Amino acid sequence: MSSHRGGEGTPMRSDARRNRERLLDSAARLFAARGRDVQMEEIAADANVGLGTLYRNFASKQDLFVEIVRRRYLGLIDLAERAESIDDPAAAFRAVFVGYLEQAECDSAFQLALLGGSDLRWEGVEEQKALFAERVRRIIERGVRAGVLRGDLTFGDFPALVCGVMSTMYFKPSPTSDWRRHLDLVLTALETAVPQGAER
Amino acid sequence: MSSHRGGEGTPMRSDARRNRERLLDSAARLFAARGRDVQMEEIAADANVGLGTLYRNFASKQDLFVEIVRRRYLGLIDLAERAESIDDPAAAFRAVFVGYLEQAECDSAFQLALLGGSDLRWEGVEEQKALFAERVRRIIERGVRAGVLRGDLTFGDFPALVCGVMSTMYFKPSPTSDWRRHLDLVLTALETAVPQGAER
DNA sequence: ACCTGAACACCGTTCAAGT
DNA sequence: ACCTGAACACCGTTCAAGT
Repeated sequence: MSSHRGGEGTPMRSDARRNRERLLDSAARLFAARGRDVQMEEIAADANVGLGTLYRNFASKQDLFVEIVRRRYLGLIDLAERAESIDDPAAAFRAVFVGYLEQAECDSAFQLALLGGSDLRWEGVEEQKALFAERVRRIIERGVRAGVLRGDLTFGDFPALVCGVMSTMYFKPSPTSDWRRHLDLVLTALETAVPQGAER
Repeated sequence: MSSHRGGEGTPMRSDARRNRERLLDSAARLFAARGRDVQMEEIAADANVGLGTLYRNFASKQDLFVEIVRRRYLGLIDLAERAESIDDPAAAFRAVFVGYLEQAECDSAFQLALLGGSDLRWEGVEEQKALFAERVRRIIERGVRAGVLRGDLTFGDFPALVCGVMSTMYFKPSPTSDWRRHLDLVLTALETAVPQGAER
């Protein structure tokens, strides 16, 4: 949507591009560390640009947030690709599930975005989400066929399950690995044959 | 802490008490419906008092939040008591787990508080939390002894598990019952004997 | 074309003045 | 004692003026 993304149209002046990159780096770092209540002015100052430049690149704080999430999704797509190449179907599933959580571990902004606690709109991330979903869907279907995941598990369950475990890491006073215990419990459920008589 | 709680000291003037009650009712209703971004002025207006009265009763928006959560915990303690009186150990556990989630279902403020997304401090709710925890601990221990819950499950796991499922209901555009599917998956894990070779 | 920062708007919180 | 609402502070966002 924004004229800054992609290569279409007149290319940006090189100083403008540098400014944009610096803004994204500063914002990603500050949001990751302190969550959404970092001030726009602080981000601009950290990137050594004026407030107006920040707002020309990103129409609102929300939009800046979305762009950071979109970038992080590129990492998730990579992760899903690597997981898909693992031969053992159970290990492939674990790799994408655990890897997702590990990528979120140091980034409260990303956690917040995924938990949906902000009024984050997802326009602009749809494409990345779809690419990620496609790969994870194949991994889950393979696991189900191989009998290592419960028979009624679908990709539709994946986001909720990941968010569920992620809620354990969200904004703890100090980072812990409590979430790995939670993960262990949830994985047990997924790797268990569904009890007979389970409703659809 | 506040001179308003408990019966200690000079009792409040009856109009003052009425005002406090109305404020709590208005705030609970508005927060439940629209989450944390309801304005303090709107709450005061809804309760038919001035903004100053709101701030004399609750030193900050945060404190108002905490008091609402404290009240809701009274409902949870009731729930845990009723669940404890159920003879079947598996049914008792399900009752408290599902009941907790159902109480949270219509109240985004409560969900937010429990997910820890606010900088909510828990002073003032400790007592209620302890009463609730005591009962749930007994229910879980009974379930483990009876062999209907996985052998290494403890009360320490309970908050994370409930929050995990709750993350599925948090601030969806429209309320759904997607979370019941998530619940089903998690319950499967809890009611499964822990696989041999599980690390502590 | 792109940049800057002063100015505006909104909302949490305070406090001087009322009864 | 308790109440009120105007005033203040803070931060997201805009825009007139610069280069």
